[in-house]
Amino acid sequence: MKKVPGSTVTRLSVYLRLLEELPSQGVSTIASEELATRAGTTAAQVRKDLSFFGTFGKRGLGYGVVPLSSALRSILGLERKWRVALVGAGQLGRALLGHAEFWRQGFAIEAVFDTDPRKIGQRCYGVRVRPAVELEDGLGRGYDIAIVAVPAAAAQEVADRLVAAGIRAILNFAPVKLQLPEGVALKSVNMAVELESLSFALANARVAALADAEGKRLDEVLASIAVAAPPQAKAAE
Amino acid sequence: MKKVPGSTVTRLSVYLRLLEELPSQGVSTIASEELATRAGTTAAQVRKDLSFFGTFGKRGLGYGVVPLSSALRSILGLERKWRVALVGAGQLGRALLGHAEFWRQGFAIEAVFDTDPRKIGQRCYGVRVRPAVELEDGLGRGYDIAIVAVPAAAAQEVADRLVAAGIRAILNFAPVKLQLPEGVALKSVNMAVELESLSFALANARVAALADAEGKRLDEVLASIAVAAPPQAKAAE
DNA sequence: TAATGTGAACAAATTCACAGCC
DNA sequence: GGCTGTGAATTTGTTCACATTA
Repeated sequence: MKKVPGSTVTRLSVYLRLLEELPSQGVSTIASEELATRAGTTAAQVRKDLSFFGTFGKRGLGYGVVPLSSALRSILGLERKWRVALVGAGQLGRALLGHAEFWRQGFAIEAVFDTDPRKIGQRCYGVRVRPAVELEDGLGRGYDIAIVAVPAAAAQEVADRLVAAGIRAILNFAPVKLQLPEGVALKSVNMAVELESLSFALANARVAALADAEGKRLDEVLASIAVAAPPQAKAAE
Repeated sequence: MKKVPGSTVTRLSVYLRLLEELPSQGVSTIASEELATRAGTTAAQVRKDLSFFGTFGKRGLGYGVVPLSSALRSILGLERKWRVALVGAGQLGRALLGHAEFWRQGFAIEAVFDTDPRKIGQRCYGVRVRPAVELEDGLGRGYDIAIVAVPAAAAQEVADRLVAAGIRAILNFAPVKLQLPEGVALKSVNMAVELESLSFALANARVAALADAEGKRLDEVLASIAVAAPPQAKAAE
């Protein structure tokens, strides 16, 4: 089997989410073209993505919504329930815990840890917050996925302890690059990075407009901006 | 100028975050190799990423931490302050509002909107929650970036209104593919998708182990799983 | 006949490797 | 001597185009 691109896996999630809306609308069959439009990609991409895993369609007809949904759930490993531990019961952690949407697919947060004495013992959405010192005992190899929602400074230590406790996949919200051993899956959500990408896009749109107005080539303008940093800025520290 | 890959922009953010830790540690110069290690990439990648925007290093020496930081801030458009509007003051919205980390770089949430009468008028971290009907008036072309933190069903309508109100960049947390006109930048954070990627990784690790144990080829095992969906599942709807 | 599944063509991104410079 | 900057080679991912089949 060819290696499956990460972007394909991401798109499969999107397809599944879209497919699950269809039965209630009375749609029982869908063509790659239609699915692609809804997912913001191309028909060829949809077919290629699926072809990594088998053949699910009927030529001349399209895909059966229900069978394809089942297949995608199977491929994505959503047929079993994954037990999830949350570390960090701050604003963000609690928001995740309460966000029912995320758990519809068989993810269940069944343990919450924090270091803050004021939070320990409290219940959040039915789950008791436990002291972080109990982390290793509390997980006891029964958990696969952990969500790290602690401050940046604490994230690496937490991750190390999670791995030691048998966790094999981490969803990291702390703005640091976690160092993990082979075989532990990692996904990161870094909102600062996303915002900065938007900032880049906006700044460049301005630059592009500027270049347009002045009749310069974009690269010249951009180059001048890139160099606009103080040349002897060392003194500025 | 060659087109800059989106992944390069993302990495520039990461480099900047890393560079900003260094001065306090007394580090004033860094080689691409070292920066790469910290960022989880390769030295060549670091150099290539930077080379899109100019030349910032000294051969034989590396990069000056402070000048490179300045250059990256300039490239990413972080020298000016961006005014940000938040739509949706639910759990997640409030968590974002309170998460000081995100705003260190010149992003300021200065307007918050919601439809829930109980939330309207309340103050969240110093910002008054305004009714969503005031969205168009309230923004009045003074805002560049909006954060969409509303339920999936409301997201597209909110996005349309934001665009009409002059917003040119959207950070979307709702699990839908927003349809936006050309020229409006979009970044999405979809936690369900990230979790499902982890699920896929875990499920495949199991499959790989299984294949190993049974002496089969991975593709055979995977294929059998992909096909494991009910063949005549149409009746199951 | 309409739409899939897929090799082949293409495009994009990453890595290599080395000339050039501090 | 050590490390950058970059074209060229390679790898990875996407799109095309068409034979195939329900």
